Amino acid sequence: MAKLDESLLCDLPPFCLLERAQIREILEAAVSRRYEAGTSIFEEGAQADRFFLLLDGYLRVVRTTPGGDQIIVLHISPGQLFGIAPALQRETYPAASVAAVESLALSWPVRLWPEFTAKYPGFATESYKTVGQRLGQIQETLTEMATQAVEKRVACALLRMVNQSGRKTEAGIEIAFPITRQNISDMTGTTLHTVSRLLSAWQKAGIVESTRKHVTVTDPHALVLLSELDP
DNA sequence: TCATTAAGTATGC
DNA sequence: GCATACTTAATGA
Repeated sequence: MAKLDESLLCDLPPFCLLERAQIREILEAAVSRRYEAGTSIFEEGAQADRFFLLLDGYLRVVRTTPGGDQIIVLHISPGQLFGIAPALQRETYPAASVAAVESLALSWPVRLWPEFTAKYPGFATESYKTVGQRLGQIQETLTEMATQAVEKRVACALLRMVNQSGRKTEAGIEIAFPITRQNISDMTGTTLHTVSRLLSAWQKAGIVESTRKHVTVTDPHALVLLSELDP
């Protein structure tokens, strides 16, 4: 296993309360692995034998509907736990995780989960907090999908990505991972054509700028307006 | 209002 | 130069 530094973990919420020695223990037990863009870390429905922490890169969490459509449930950013089926009392992963870019993740066998939650202060509360946050986010998108018009759904999806992974550039705030129109349509339950038309229109209106696999929001406020009002 | 079909242009390995 | 990403128009539910 590659050498890992304690400083990798000591600033992350699940570990920030811990002593250096404890972080050392955790790292000793971890396996670190690199994933190429497009590779899946685990498949939907697979035996949940490990849980993970993303160190670098971005992941898409993908579910497949009975009809065979791919739905992008959410994205994972560096520093976040994922594949934490044990926290949900599950033995299988509820969704697949796919690397959107080359990514680096740590993982531990699930049998260590009880030990982690019992032994390390802050780990349990933090991990359950992220579970709660994700459930909330998923539920929000779900009701949004059922009730809101397509334009609002796409606007909301862009805003969520910007909030989670936006980085500032001269032009505005850019989504930090590669994102295609197809991807956005997979998040919003529409078609890539509709997404393409919306992005073109918004680009003309000066709200976004986009090149292939790349979106920058130049006028977040206008996007917020689109996502909220206008009945 | 939006999906679908279809037919095109651009881009990048 | 081929596959992939993206655009645009037309049609119809």
